[in-house]
Amino acid sequence: MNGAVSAGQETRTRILDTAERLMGERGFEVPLRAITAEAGVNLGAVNYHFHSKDALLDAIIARRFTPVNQRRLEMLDTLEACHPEGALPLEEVLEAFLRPVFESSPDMCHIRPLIGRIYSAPREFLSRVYGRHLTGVIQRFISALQRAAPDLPPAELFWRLHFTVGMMVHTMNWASILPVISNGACEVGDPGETTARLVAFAAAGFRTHVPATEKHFHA
Amino acid sequence: MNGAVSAGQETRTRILDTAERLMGERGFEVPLRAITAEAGVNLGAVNYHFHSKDALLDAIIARRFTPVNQRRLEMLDTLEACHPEGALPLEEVLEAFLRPVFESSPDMCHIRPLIGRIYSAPREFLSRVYGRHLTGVIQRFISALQRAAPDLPPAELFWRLHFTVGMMVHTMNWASILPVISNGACEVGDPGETTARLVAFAAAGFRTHVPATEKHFHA
DNA sequence: GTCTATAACGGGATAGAC
DNA sequence: GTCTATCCCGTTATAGAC
Repeated sequence: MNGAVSAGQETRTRILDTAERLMGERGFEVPLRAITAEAGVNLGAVNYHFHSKDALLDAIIARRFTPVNQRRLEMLDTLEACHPEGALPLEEVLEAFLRPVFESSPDMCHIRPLIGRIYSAPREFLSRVYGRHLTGVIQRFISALQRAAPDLPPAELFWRLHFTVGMMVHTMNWASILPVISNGACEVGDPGETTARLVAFAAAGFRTHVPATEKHFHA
Repeated sequence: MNGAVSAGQETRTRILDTAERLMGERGFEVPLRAITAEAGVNLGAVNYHFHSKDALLDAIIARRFTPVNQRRLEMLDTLEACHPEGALPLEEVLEAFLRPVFESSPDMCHIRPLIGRIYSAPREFLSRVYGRHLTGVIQRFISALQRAAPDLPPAELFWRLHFTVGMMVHTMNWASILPVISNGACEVGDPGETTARLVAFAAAGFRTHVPATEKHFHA
């Protein structure tokens, strides 16, 4: 029970780091051999530590998603403690949802290029990720948003959180290309600045009136 | 020179249709064998018609992106013709950008699950798609949005169009899961309704004030 | 123009040595 | 607990028959 990191854990971490980076650069289909070569570990170590390539991806996701979601719920708890009843401040709820994604751990930027790929994975995989990491958080934030925008119909609220997630995912995902296509005008740099931009845009969206949906009744 | 579709074109189309659907369900890594089996064509036909699997994907993308972009520019042209000078109506510019994605051809829904995967593909692939199908359209819409929101700094405008794209992509991409996770509350059904929701949210976002970015000057 | 058969390769997983 | 060597499978692409 000493404080030193065992060699096994060190290997495990190196695999995780390298796999995250290479899958970000080249996609999930990057060969395990490419990962182990760059990590300077043996191919067998992957199956020893993670059992399969799929499970390695699960571990990559869990390592980044878990602390972000913890931080999100922490911030939301604090917010709710400050406002035990009545309306919650919309901007601050959105900030609790978005800020941890951009700053939380100093290595969140490593999973950026993978985020969009995770969120657009085939259904079966996506359902697993959603059930494991997203359901609970989304439900908590839906409740909080209901208190922040009490006049919004529940379906509309869900749509708007959905839009917010889309903005967030796309911003993470295109972080490295954005400066190129915008001729240097846009850059995902300071977490606070990025979050502020997202929060301002989303909050305005949440506050706008529900569009008149000329619904056709079924005869 | 008769009007009948040659057998070769028929095969080509069947490959395109099946590949689009299967790649949507299972990801790009779906084997060509699975595609040709379901399409009822021979494996060799793929390489005959498309030269390679990569080029097949390019063809899938071109077939859906091209008409959408044409329609977008048509709508924008009409809009600009109606307002030869002065401000453009923001909602209508956004509608020209978004509506064709959801209604244009009746088969746009087939590429939905692929959209997110295309937009989160590895850099090299993404740059190719962006250069081929997106650069021009984005530039045209940036110009139009400058006329619709003249007070917005160019960088902020680009950010906000970027957010809008994220909302759109995520909505396409999660179209089939959205009803499940929202307990039936949300559904991508009528194109007009979906577009209206996106336009309302985005327009409000575009209209909000630029957040005060307490920029730290470098000493 | 279309299909068959095959080549050439690279992948993940594993059994067993260390 | 870690590494080596190997197995076996599925892949794309192609050469050549029809």
